Amino acid sequence: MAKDGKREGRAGCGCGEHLGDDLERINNALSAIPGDELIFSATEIFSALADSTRFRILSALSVGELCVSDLLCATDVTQSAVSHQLRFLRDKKLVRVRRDGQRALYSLADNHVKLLIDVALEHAAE
Amino acid sequence: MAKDGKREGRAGCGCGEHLGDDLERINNALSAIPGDELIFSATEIFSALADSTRFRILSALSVGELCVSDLLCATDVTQSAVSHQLRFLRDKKLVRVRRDGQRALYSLADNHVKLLIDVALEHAAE
DNA sequence: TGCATATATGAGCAATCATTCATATAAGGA
DNA sequence: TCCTTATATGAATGATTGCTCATATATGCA
Repeated sequence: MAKDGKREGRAGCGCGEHLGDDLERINNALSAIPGDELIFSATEIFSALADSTRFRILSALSVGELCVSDLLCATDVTQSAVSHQLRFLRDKKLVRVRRDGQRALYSLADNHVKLLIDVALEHAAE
Repeated sequence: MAKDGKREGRAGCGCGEHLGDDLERINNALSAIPGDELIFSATEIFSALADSTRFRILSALSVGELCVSDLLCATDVTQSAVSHQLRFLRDKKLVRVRRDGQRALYSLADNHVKLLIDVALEHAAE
């Protein structure tokens, strides 16, 4: 089976023995599943938002540019932990940094992040 | 410091010694951070979407109701793994099940999931 | 009842992760 | 140059996680 890209319906997978119009339903569902690279990117951004410390950081940054000390106030962990998470977010290109004297000023690099946060909060509010 | 609910700006946190209008900026950022329960719910749904197996399952279900064997085709792991992940998603109330003979038919329990997937894919497409 | 298909679950394990501690680098002011 | 504030990083660690294997339950059919 091709490890990259889309799968090709029943022909390509080793699943059970249901027949007939199951094939159509399955192919229909499979066509809704993105390719591996897209899945990787999507799950990556969800991972970034799946931790409460990073979620706080990204929520705070959704208002505007902040320095590390500011973000420290937004979390309940050490400065070291905040810096580690900021590096994580930087590596994933979700935040940007610029230097201003002693301060490192962080901001969101992607407007989708704020949108995702809003949708999730709507869900959380039931 | 209050462990639950919102923090109260500089007064409540042990961060550094910046002064003046930093206070306003910080309080502004803090007010954008949801309370702990909301953060928990939000990061929970992001966790669900942060794994490629679960992402495939949820993407496939976004088209319509599917049985476990169908979902097995949508992933590249064993039936056991799919069942475990479905239990995970059931516990988090993101999918529903109903029995139909031997089959267990799963469907999305929340329309926000599809929306989140779409936004993430838009992001992934740069 | 016996057998096949479909799904669920428990145990165990390797891998990943978020954190802290200690320390390093960077920049400004005396 | 020395000191202070601000930020970054490496190592170590406890906790979580996603998987497989083996097995259990459930439903339908002969």
